[in-house]
Amino acid sequence: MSAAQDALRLWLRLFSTTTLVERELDRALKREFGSTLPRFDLLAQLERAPEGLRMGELSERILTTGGNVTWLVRALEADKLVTRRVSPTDKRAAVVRLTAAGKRHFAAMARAHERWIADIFAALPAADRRAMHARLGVVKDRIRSPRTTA
Amino acid sequence: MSAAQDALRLWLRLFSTTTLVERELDRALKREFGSTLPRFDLLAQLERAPEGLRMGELSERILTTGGNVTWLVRALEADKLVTRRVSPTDKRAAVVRLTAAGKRHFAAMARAHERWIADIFAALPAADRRAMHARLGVVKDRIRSPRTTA
DNA sequence: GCCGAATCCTTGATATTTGAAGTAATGGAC
DNA sequence: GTCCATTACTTCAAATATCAAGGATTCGGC
Repeated sequence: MSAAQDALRLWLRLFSTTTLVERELDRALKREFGSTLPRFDLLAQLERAPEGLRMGELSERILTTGGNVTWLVRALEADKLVTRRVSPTDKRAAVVRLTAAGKRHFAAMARAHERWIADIFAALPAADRRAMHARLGVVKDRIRSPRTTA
Repeated sequence: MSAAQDALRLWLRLFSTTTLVERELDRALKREFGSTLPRFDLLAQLERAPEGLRMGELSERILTTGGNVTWLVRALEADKLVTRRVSPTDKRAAVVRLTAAGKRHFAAMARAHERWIADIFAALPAADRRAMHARLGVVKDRIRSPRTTA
């Protein structure tokens, strides 16, 4: 098995495993909370940023395009889970924050979400989880930085 | 750090790393071949099945819904990369195969794809790649089989 | 052979995502 | 201050995805 094929197999498994978990979470969020994974992810970012985040920051953090963030935020705003206001220091920018209802909604989802994840990854011993976390970090850095195709 | 938080961190990294690789591949496929990752994945399945695959089989393998497969196959058919014909043994079923042009197109993409993947995962030593592959297998099996929420 | 349930796909309505193009505001060089 | 390149965001069309409902066919029992 060449290194290239080896890498390919790893990627295929990484991709399929992640997709399976993603679908599972998305379905569970829909079923239990009428939400979705992308919405949850966006709320999770806001939860960690009490001062709020700008659209561009959200877009970077949840790894999606600006157009998509506009769309998502509009939907969450309609549900009264977030507010959007023009930044006082930069009139081009919009600052998004969780509302009180948004915080409550997210907290409830986060508890369930954490349980689901813990349940799935309980399949791995703690040492393996940490090893995998570290190795994925290496791969992630590799993608972020430009490469030379040997 | 509790096991639950530990699992959460692993999942977040798994998700973001996979998403980054996915976007990178999708963009590269677009740029170099005017294709996309979903199309590539579908063609890859057909490549491995000289006898062709039924819509339902494709749907399972690329982890997407039946409606989406109908849509994708129609697009690829319009590009003359695949053919669809009624199964001789089951008139409900449609068998999809690569055309000669489809094989050539896929082969060209596959070479580049393999290079990109090899390049990204070269960041990890071979032993780590194999370890990760094995561990992901454990997680994947866990999702496939129903769990009890402890 | 016939019937009802299950299977295989497609359809149509929506939902989500992307990418490119457009608008408004900022900031640095003059 | 004024101009131009840059930045922040939105918009729109197209691509991709889901879900539920419907049509055709098959299959297992009778």
